[in-house]
Amino acid sequence: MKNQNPVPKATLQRYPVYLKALRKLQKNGVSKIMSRELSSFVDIEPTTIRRDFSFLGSLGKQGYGYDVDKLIEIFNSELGVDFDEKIILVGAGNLGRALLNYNKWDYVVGEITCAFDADPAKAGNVFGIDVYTLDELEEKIPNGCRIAILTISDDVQNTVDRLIRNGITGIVDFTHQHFQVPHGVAVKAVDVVSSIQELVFTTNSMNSTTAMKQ
Amino acid sequence: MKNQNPVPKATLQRYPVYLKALRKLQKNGVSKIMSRELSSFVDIEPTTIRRDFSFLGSLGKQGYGYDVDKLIEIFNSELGVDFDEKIILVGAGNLGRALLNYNKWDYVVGEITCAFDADPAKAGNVFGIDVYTLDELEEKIPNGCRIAILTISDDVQNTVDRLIRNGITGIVDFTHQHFQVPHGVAVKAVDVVSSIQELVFTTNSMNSTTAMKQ
DNA sequence: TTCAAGTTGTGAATTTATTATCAAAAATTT
DNA sequence: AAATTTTTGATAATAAATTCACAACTTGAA
Repeated sequence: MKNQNPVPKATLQRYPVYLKALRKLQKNGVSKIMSRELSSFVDIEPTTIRRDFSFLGSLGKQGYGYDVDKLIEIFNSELGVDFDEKIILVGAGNLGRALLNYNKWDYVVGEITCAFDADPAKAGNVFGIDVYTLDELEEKIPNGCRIAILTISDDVQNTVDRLIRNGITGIVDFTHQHFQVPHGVAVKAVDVVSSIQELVFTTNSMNSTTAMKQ
Repeated sequence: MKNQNPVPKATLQRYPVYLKALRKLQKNGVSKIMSRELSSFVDIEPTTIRRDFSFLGSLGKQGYGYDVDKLIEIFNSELGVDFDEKIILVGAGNLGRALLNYNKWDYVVGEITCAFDADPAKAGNVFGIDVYTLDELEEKIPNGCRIAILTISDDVQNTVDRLIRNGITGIVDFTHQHFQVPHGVAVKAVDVVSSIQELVFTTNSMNSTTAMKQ
């Protein structure tokens, strides 16, 4: 990875969007794409796309465009999105179980390796994945595991602290609750409520600015 | 709503974070909060917090801070996060059902009014919410409904187009698939895969910049 | 081979977002 | 009641992100 100039946060947030779109293009047999074409696809300006890509090297050819396969390969290898990524699920309630069933992730990123739940009654094997009690966390957490998906609703802060003590540095947060993490740990909230709120905020503010323009 | 200066996009994305934290404070009996205190809670600079709040008026008092109840009330009323908000769910598979069960949303935002699924076998009543076949969309979609939660995996683009034709302007997207929407429609991806990717990207890039500093 | 058309990648310009600074105001202490 | 402390809200300064504009290069046609 080019460390000279660190990749901007805003760019980092767009990479998954590109990957998703590129994968769809690949599936449709598209082998080459130009920034302008991709732009209409993902609704991001061509210049922004080109700059975003340029952080990973000179991936395109002038007068030609970008090779879709190559782009996807670069994203996977340079940025460490890999099947090696071990992921655990914490909380095997309704939502947790739905995610376990869902676990193929389009074969894009590593799968959930195992799961934990405070309730011993939830332990066992769900959709082929071992579910342990939370007591067994220290014992059963896979070596080198960095990412945890959090779908619990009780004792959130304590559980988070414990996960971090056991090497977790990234949390996909499905809880509706607020918690704190030390620096160096990244949290990505995947929260229906917040999403709805943000949508409402955005659509309201879109409406009012549109109203002003008229 | 103050329309003079439109609320910045970045601010809009932080409002749900504030709301979540404020609600937790309220639950814990905290009635007053200062920007500095809130800052350590949500990991956003005090100045940023004060600026963000100031778009909604002069909500604080010098030398005192902010009233938690008042803040929450303002967020709810000024920004239209409301129980009146009608939400539909499209796709009643495993994930969709988990969301239906989950549907109380901490009593923070309107609930799912009804759901739709292409498969007639999925129709019926799930956790007290009516599930119709997708054929019945035009007939059964609630009046004034703007927000749809999308948990389908097939025929995504067509379904999205159809939702938009029926007045949907905001989509909470749980699919793993890419689709396009016209301007004026907001999409908020709530995508486990993208979230994991972003986390991996972020943690990787945090590690490499940390390494540089040493 | 040469020319025309088209596209990338990057410095420069612009816009957007964040942070520093401080006057004004509220609360608390003396 | 005056003085001190504290905290907001706004203006100014800085930083980050986006967009413009164009040289450098590629392709395909003449």
